[in-house]
Order: sequence, then structure tokens, then C-alpha cells
Amino acid sequence: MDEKSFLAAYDKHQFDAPLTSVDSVLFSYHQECLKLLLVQRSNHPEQGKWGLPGGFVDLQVDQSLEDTARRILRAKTAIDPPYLEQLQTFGNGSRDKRGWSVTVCYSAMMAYQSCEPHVSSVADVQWVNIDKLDQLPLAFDHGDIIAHARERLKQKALYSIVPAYALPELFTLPELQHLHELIIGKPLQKKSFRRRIEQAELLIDTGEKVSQKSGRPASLYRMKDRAGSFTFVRNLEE
Amino acid sequence: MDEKSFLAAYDKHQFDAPLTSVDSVLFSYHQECLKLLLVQRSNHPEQGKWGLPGGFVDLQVDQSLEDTARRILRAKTAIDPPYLEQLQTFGNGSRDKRGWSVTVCYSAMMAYQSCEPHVSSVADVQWVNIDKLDQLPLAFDHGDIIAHARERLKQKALYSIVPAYALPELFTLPELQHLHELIIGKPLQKKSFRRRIEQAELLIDTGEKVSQKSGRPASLYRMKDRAGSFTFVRNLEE
DNA sequence: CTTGTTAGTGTCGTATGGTCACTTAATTCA
DNA sequence: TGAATTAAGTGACCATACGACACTAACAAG
Repeated sequence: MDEKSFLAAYDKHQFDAPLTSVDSVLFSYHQECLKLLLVQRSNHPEQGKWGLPGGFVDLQVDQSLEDTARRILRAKTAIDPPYLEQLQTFGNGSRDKRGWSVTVCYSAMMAYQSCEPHVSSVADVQWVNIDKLDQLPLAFDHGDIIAHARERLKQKALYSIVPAYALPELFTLPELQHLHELIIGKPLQKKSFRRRIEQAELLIDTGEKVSQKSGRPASLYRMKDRAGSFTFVRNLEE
Repeated sequence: MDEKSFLAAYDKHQFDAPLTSVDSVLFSYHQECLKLLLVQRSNHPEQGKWGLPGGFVDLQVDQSLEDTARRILRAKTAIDPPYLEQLQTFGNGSRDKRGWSVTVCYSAMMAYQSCEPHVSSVADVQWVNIDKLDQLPLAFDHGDIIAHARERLKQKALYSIVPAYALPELFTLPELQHLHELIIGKPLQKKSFRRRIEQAELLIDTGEKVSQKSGRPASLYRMKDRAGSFTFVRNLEE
């Protein structure tokens, strides 16, 4: 049999296949807190519980798994996230009562301000403070997935400035440092933090200042294009 | 409707789902060469071409995606690989002629010697020198997947001794260094390489020596348990 | 016993993060 | 107006870890 007739006769349902979905862990930063976007499930199973924004691949619409993640995040936030990276795929026979299921997970970040109007207009979507996750009933194994995403983000915070994607386009160095401290879970040396960013020339000083409640005003910076993919040769202390 | 009756009525085929498979990039080291295990496809599509060892999840047998990867690798090598880590999931509408398909990829390593007898007894499986990949017709997007796996392995070689899993239980430091050099693609400083391994106390000196064709014999080492997950704070130069 | 070859070490230079005191620029409140 | 307060930003020194490279050590062959 040649390939053409093989494909014509091929029945993709001849083998029992796992359910395959895409979920995203979307981080942001607001009012000195690390936030996560969660969605309240309107359908069974796990109805009423909170879960990651996700869904099934639309074979007609999505060209790739990343397209699926983007489409679903856009539906919840009205924004295409500036940072989106595949995290890990979780798959086993017990995580979903409907049967053997696989979820391809992405980690994403965006500025809180850029999507807040849309998010607050939708009832079943909410930004949750990362400290208050344990107060919400989480669907499936999404708690594990979130823990995994936090660990990966922590590593990134030690050798890159990827967390800057959770900030607005213009931000101050103290803001960025505080965000890193939240992610890493311990205070960082101001000097060390600033020095490596300056030496690698990752940011552009806009010259603008932003006045604080009290104290000297901080400079506003913008990321250079290459800044997101830059990695320092040496990690900060954990 | 309550969850129980929802699940009873649930038809997992109501939505058209992508084909979901698991593939592994299995590395090893033999005769001063980095090797990869490839399988010749006996069925359509891409019949006759060489591809990664992989297959579909067996919903009855496999508890998890990792189980699937392990089962398939065991079938080809008769060995459970000492190192197996999820790499990345590739999914789009065009990579497989049968339709929208998703492959969850793993990166694995094992000692060449531990499986060579079994591998050489099977006709459709072969260890391929990494330099000679371009001489083989590769199935699907497996060339891209391999490139991705090599890049990830290169990063690991810069901040860990994970590549040691491609060596036999007992190995010499010059062997390990040469393997790292193959992966990274440039020579390393002997002193730097050895110093960091010694300081982190990652290996156990067995006291045994192995005589070379010529020159001073090298000491044989064994990995400590924690050595595989240890990461140095600073990368070697790329 | 000399030569060749490979394993393994001593030592110094350099890059980069840790530490911490200091300066600068704003606000607040006598 | 000017001292106190607060937070941003800098200077300077130390510690650590890698790069470079010459050196010594241990074996085989002749």
C-alpha cells in the first residue's frame, strides 16, 4: 500500500486517545503583589472551582499549540501577552475524571494595567494574589502546575530579567527588584541587582522620573528588545 | 445536572482532537562520539525514514506520559534510562500528514554499553553519530526536535554534569570532559572543569585506575546521588 | 634511561556578585 | 526656610569562581 491510500483509509479514532488541552499560568504584578489569573469553571467536571485559563485545541482555527494558548488568553484578557513560553506538559490517567488527559502548559506574563479593565468586566475571571491561592478551591492538578510555574519563574529571576514582562512598558528599577524579590522569596542586594543590568545594557533610561510617596524619585526604564532573552553567566544568590 | 450524570453522559470524541504521541531523544557516548538512537519507520506515513523512538500512549498500560516514554525506550534498548526529562511538546496542523498532531518529547541518556547488545540485535534500531545525522532521511519534524534537544543539552553541559548519564557507571574525568566538549562544541579548560566538580563534591573517586593506550592512567569515578540535579552558580564559557 | 603521551596540579589574573556605607533628591513638618 | 525623613542611586572593598597556562606525575615504548 502506498502512502496516499494509507492516508485515505486512516482512521484517527482507531486508537483510544487521551484528551488534550492547553492551559496557561499567567503572572502579573500589581500593588506590590505577584498575581495570577484564574478562571471559575462553569462546566463539569470541577464546576465552580478555580482553574488556569485553558481549553481544547481548535483544529480549524489554531495553527499550533502556542496559537491555542494565545487565543484562550486573548479571550480572557483582550491582550496578546508579551511573554509566552511553554512550561511543561502534564499527562496521566487520573488528573481528570473524564479519563486519561494531557495538558500542555504555558507560562505567560503581562502588565496588570494593560488588561485590568477587561478582566474586571468579566465575572468568572479574577487576578488572585499568589499568597492567597490556598484560600481558593483549585480544579484538577492546577495547584501542582502553578507550583511548577513558580519554580521555573524563580530560576528565571535568578539569571534573567524575564519578570519585567509582568510590568508596564515603563517601570523603575526598585519595582523590578521588588518583583524579583517576591518571586525568589528573599531580599536582594540593590547594588548587585542594578550592576548586572547596567553592565549588560538591558534597559533604556527614558530620563523620566516618577515621584514616590516620599523620598527621591526613581528613573523610568524600558526594556531593550534583546533584554528578554539575555541570560547572565552567573546566578544571584538564592 | 450533577457531576456524576455529566461524566456518565460524557463523550470524549464529541470534539475532534489532535493525535497525541510521545517521542524521546536518547543520547549516548561511544568511541569519542556523541550518539543518538534512531528507529526506521516500518509503517506509513514517512515509511522507511528514520525517526525518534516514540509512539502513542497506551491508556490501559501507561499511568503517565513518562511511563509511555519509558515503555517505548525499554522496548528498543531493554534498559530503563537512568536520565529521562521532559523536553518540549511540539504540536501543529502540518507536522504529520494524518492531521493535527501533538508530540510530547523527552530527552534521555544512557550508557552505550548497557544496551548495545540488544540494540545491535534489532534491525530497525541504530545508534547514529550526531555528525552524520544529515546523511539520514529523518521523518516528520524530528530534525527540529533533535536540534532543540541538543541546544538544551548544551545548556545543561554548561551548568551541570548531567551528561555523565551518557557514560557507564564508572568513568574518567577526561572522558566526561570530552563528552562535554562534544556537546558544547568547543574545548574546555581542564582545570576549570575539574575544579568545579571537585569543589561541589559531585563524584566519588573509586581509587581504580584505567590505563590508556599511552600516558598516565586516569582515575575512575562514580556519580554521587545528588550530582545529577546539582547546578553550578556560574556557567562555563560557551 | 630517555622520550612521548596523557592525567592531574599550582598559581595568578580577571570578572562578577555580596556587603555596606555613603551621597542625592525628593517630601514633610516644624 | 531649613532640619528630619525617606527612598533612589553610587563608591569601594572583599570573596568567589572561572580562564589561562605552565608545571609535575605516571605510565608505555624503544
